[in-house]
Amino acid sequence: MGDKGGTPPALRADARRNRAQIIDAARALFLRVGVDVPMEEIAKAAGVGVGTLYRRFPDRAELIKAVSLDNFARLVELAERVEGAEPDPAQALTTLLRSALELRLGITMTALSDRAYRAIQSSPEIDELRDRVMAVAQRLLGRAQAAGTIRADIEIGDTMLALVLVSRLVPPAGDDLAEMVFQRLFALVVDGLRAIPGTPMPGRPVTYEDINELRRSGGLGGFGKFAPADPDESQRAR
Amino acid sequence: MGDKGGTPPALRADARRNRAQIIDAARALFLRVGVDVPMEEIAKAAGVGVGTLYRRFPDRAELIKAVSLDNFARLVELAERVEGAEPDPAQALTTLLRSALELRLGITMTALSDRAYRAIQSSPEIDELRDRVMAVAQRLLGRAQAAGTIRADIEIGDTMLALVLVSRLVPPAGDDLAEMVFQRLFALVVDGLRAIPGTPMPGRPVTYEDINELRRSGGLGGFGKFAPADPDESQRAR
Amino acid sequence: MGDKGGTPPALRADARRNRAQIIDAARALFLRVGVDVPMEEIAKAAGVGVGTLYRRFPDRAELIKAVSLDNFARLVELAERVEGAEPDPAQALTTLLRSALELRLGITMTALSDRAYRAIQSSPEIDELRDRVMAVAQRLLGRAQAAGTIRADIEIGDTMLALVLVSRLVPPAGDDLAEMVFQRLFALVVDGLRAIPGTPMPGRPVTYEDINELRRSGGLGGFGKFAPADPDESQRAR
Amino acid sequence: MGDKGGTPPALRADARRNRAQIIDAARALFLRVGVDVPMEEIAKAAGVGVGTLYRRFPDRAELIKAVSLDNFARLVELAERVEGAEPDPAQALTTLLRSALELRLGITMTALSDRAYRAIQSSPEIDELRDRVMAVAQRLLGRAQAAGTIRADIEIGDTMLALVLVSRLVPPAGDDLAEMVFQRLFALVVDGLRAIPGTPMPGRPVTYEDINELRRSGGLGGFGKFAPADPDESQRAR
DNA sequence: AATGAATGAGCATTCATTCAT
DNA sequence: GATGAATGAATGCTCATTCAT
Repeated sequence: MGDKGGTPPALRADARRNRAQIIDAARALFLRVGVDVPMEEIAKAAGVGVGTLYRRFPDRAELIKAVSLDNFARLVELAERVEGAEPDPAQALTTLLRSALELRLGITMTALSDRAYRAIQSSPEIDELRDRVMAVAQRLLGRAQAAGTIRADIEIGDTMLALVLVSRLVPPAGDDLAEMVFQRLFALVVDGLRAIPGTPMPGRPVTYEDINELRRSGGLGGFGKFAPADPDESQRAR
Repeated sequence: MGDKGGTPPALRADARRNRAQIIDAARALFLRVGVDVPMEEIAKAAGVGVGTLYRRFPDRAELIKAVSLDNFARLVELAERVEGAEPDPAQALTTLLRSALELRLGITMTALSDRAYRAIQSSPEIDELRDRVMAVAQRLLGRAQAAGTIRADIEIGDTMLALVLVSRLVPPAGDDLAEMVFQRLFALVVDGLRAIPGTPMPGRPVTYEDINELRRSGGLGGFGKFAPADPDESQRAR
Repeated sequence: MGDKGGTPPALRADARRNRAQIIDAARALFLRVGVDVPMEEIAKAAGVGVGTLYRRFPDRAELIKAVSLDNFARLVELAERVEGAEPDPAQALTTLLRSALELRLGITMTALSDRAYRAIQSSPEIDELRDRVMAVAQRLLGRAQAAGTIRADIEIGDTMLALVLVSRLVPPAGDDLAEMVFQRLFALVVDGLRAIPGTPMPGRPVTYEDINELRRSGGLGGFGKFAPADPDESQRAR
Repeated sequence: MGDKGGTPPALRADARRNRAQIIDAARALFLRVGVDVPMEEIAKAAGVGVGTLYRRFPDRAELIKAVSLDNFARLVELAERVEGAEPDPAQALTTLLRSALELRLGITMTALSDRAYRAIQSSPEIDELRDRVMAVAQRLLGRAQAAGTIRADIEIGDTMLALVLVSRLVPPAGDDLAEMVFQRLFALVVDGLRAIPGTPMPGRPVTYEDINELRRSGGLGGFGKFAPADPDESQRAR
């Protein structure tokens, strides 16, 4: 067989197609219904049987990972394209943030539910892609701060969390009022990022590393509900 | 005694105690685990049997309503107290927002899940309390705008949604890093509200009425997942 | 105290009133809803709390027994009155049967459900009253047969079962069509009893003793559903 | 192959087998225990898990419908066979009635419980089969009346209700006394149908349409308990 | 490899019965 | 003695996951 030993054993054409359809269906349904949407519903939306879904993704966590990976890949592509195209760093950052939201990736579910959070933990591939996106964002932020167009007392962690916040408001396509509301909130938060001089911020700038720390301690996992995690929570994880 | 009518025929002392314990347990678990926590878990946390829980609240929706009502009552109390105590309107508004969050009411779940949203719909008592809170906030906002300390191009709907956003970040007590992050994000959003001159905002100021409209059209219900509402969603409602 | 040692310790006036109200409510609801109607519903209909109901009747079986006893007492009264008043035996029997049905006692639930059946078993008081009703019926039947106005090839057991059958059709007051249908079926069955010469009947006349035998073997218990009792059924009895 | 359309997409062999087993088990248990038997018990009797049962029949009502449909199909087969084979109409009618009972279909639960009644309502397939059975019965009745072997003052509705009555007595196989009792009662009712001249019947002949009317108004639904229908009963329907 | 059937554990809810007030 | 609260077992139904076809 043409299998060159690689981890993913090179899918047959139809299998690859199925895989893609499943991911698309899952992304849409995760977004529309939630990460808890019945597997069968995802399978149906993808036009396959559950069996097929499970053959490709052994359990829900794997599916969530796959969707996330795909999402982050799109973000990487976006980030690098924006950085290359827009010379003004504040403008580039803003565009990056807005475009990231408009991709409707639920950026990228980490913030959305315990379940998604736990599923995504410990995926080096995802970590790698996220790092790449963050690197771009960090560069843009630094340049904008140097240029004096973004407030100096924040770090990329603050920025990113602001983004996660606003991501909750991304409306489904077609609702005009909700769309306007979203755009306004986005603008408002961007104004917060730009505020110079802003109100002196409490604490110290939040770094990417802080975010990872938060993630590790469960401090981010609970956004999907209200708030995170107590120890025995893990039992619920299945 | 103080019973000025009597549809709910005045609970026995122990029953009232249980009722309160259930609401407390539910509030905590809704916050920590989500509105979907198993009823049994709530009962256990309240130290009663499921039967007792169900006697008091015929179904989950009723329990959600009761918790919300209680939450809003606290908010009313807070709002009116703050308004009476702090003469500077911008300061009063900020304090109100921050304190509302620190009450950890999940302000107040409307934004959190379809289920909560649907449960709360059509509760005139809740509507009434919410209106009172909004009235205070609106007054404070207006005065602050008149005083030039809050940007003029927003309305109470914008403010409220900003609050809903940040409410997602309220951390469980005791996590210092998460607490700091939350405080910073709060400050950042407040700076957005204060930004004068801010970036010109798209659309038009979002009123309380707009929010109600959004709510009605399902445009707010879905924040708990990623995004709201397609027609057949309602089937899922039970 | 004034308790003369008798088994029923002489209830206080209000207690006696409660007892009567409960029995009335239970009779009505057993008839309208079924013997499985929630105890709480019975209590409410009787205007008492469940506690009171249970104090008077330790469990559902006792309540069923009490209702049955009351019903049979009414039947005894009826039977003896009719026998005394109507000289023509066939006419008297017919009147007895029809009146028994029109009392809407569900004559008297034995035939109605496993549960009722089991509850009533082994109640000597009920047995005694039933015996008295049967004695009257038997006398009337015998005289009518002697007079040649009821077919000779049946016995009181046949008659009684025919009655049980028709009792299923007793409609709620006020439904004219159902009432007519019931009266016709009753007439039809009476014509069957009168048929002379009828089709030769299979088997032999069914006596009261046969009925008791059937009851004992469970052969009557199942009328409430379709058919009776297999051994392990008893587990369901509670 | 024989699939001339395909809404039910042709079950796999094992699934078809399971489906049949479930229907058989349900028919038996509905008959023996009642339509309220725990679903789990049905599943166990069918040798499958509850899940399987529910996959095939989304809820109890669907299962009841399926059993009824199957039952009526058997009745149609019986009716048409009897009509074709027996030239004497009164004899044919009698045979049809007796055989229908001996099929032990609980003919066919409509008369048995509110729940069954409600489940069956609005099933055009069932209606159609029932109509076919009734058509045969009506023809036979008409011919027998023309031949003077069945009384002239009744209609098919009367006949059918008489049958429903007797159906309550169908005993479980193997109980000789109960079997004899049943046969006698059947004979007695048949004699009632044949009574010429019978006692003048009250009201007017009851047609099939009357029966449907009764059914519609709930006047038949309640036979399973004692008596039907008050308005708020419907709440109990679930 | 795809499919869809089967399984069973999980959770909501009801209600008989017991018990504190 | 009356009341209505508390309990928990029973049952309907859903859905993740496994497995036969």
